[in-house]
Amino acid sequence: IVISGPTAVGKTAAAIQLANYYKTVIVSADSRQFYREISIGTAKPTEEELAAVKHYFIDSHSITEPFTAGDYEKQCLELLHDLFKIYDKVILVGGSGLFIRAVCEGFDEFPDSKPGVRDKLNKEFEEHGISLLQEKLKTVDLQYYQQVDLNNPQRVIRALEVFESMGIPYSSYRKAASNNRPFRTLKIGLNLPRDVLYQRINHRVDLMIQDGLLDEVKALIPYRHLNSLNTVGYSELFDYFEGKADLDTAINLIKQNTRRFAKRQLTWFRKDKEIKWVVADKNDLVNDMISLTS
RNA sequence: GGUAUCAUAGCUCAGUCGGUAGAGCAAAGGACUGAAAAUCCUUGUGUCGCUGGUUCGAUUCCAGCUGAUACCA
Repeated sequence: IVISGPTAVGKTAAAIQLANYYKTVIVSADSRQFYREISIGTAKPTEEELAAVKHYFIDSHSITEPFTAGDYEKQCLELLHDLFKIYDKVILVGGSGLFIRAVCEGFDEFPDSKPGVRDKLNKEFEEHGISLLQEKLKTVDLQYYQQVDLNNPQRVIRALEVFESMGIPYSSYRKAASNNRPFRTLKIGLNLPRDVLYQRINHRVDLMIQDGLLDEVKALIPYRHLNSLNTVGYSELFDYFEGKADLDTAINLIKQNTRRFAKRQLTWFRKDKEIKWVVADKNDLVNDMISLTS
């Protein structure tokens, strides 16, 4: 059972209710909550919630170890393999469309890229801009060149990274093959009217500040360059601690960036026609979810 | 109370020598196969304060009103 939806919609609580009903466990499909060093800003389940239902992929990794969506796919499938020996149903909750896709449909097989290649490409990008990389991609992988968003450095760099690691074009790995999974998935999407959702986001950011987000971020300043900390709620406060913005501005920016994030999540999930949508603040939400999943 | 300036998009403002208007930000929509809470693309939403006057035509010129700001009393 997959539970998805935008941030702050109430996925955590809903998942716990459903897990209790089915006497099963929860696997997180969140791209940040598995980092043990960041908790307040990622709105992890509380200690009580974690005690009530066994959660996986919470606090399971460190911000200092690289961990990609592909790694997540592999580790999560292994975990599910074991869990399905014990449980009939398992609940996968998260706001990351890519991570949920990684588990439900999977990625094509890509080779591990050579260390250092991406750093080299990032440096080239900084020094020469995107056009050089675009030209490189054109000569090396015309097919993907015609498909990609050429203005998006991350996409272009990834394709070049794969090519330069293996000498084989990125596009030749992209089969969009449907991977067979040894389980069936039922997808539930939680949603709320936009203005209600935005109010909840704003309110939750205030609560995070009350709960000590500032201290959490302050302690992470030495690690601020890590990709895992390029995260809403952290970047803005790093800027505050560096004196680039005052606290009020930083907090308002966190709210704004969180709202934009929620919007992007909705764009992703709306495309997935398997998702059955449920209004997240109904009293009998559990019953709705049960009737959709039993 | 008097004088001056201002009033245009959700916000900050530009502009029209009279032919019903456009930037930034905000917002909305979208893309996305190992950075994904990342990254990238697209889109102007308007009684031009109100009421009259001049004019073929007024957001633009004129008058009055309302409001804001500054200065003088």
